[in-house]
Amino acid sequence: MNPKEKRQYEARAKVLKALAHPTRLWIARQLSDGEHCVCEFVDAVDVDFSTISKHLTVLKEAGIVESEKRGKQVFYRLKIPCLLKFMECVDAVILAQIESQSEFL
Amino acid sequence: MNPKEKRQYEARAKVLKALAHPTRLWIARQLSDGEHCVCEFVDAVDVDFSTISKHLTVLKEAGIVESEKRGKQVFYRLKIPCLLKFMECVDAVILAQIESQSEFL
DNA sequence: TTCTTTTTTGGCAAAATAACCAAATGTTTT
DNA sequence: AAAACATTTGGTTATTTTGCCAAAAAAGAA
Repeated sequence: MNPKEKRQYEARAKVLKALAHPTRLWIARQLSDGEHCVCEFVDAVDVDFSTISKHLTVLKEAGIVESEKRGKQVFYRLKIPCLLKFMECVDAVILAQIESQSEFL
Repeated sequence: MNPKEKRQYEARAKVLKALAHPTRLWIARQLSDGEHCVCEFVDAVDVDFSTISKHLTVLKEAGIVESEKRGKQVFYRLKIPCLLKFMECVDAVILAQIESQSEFL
């Protein structure tokens, strides 16, 4: 792994890390149906609003979402159209894992 | 987020977490070209062999790779055919991020 | 202006992760 | 059987991540 390759994989890992959290992945999934304001996530998930805000910052810094303030609310939008396909791959891993485990029955 | 949904997103996050590390992602990418033995990774990456081994364990427990011992060597194979597509999505995020940054020039 | 609402920021403690070294395991070679 | 090789496991330490609380910011309403 040469230095350029290394930087490349570090950048990729950063994006994946941003999505590698249950709450953040859920948020991203919600956004794939269209924009939402922060308050909607706070209502739906049982964590402190400051925690939601920090998760959104992580997603934003990774380039996964973008935000826009309108009035007192902040709305977030997904920047990546490939998220659903992306998640299908993740689900395929989980399904394969379950299947290979049940082979032992 | 109900309990079932929560477990689902936790499972997905676990898979993503496994891939969200430069070295592990690189290993997975190498395996998409076919199986490799641990020693090949040890030679190519500048970290302790025990570190490589632990990374491989993480990938295995997440259901991303499988291993087979032949002689004194252990060979790893990718269990997911969608990895390359998956990485294309990650690269699209990075590219979009770079583009939106250069808008400010 | 003051109060209220919505979101972000700063600080802190607990938990998880990563990398190293040393030791153990399993396999082939001598 | 002993030595050599390839990999995993255990233990330790440093770093990162997570989530809460309190406080700050920004906007609108009273």
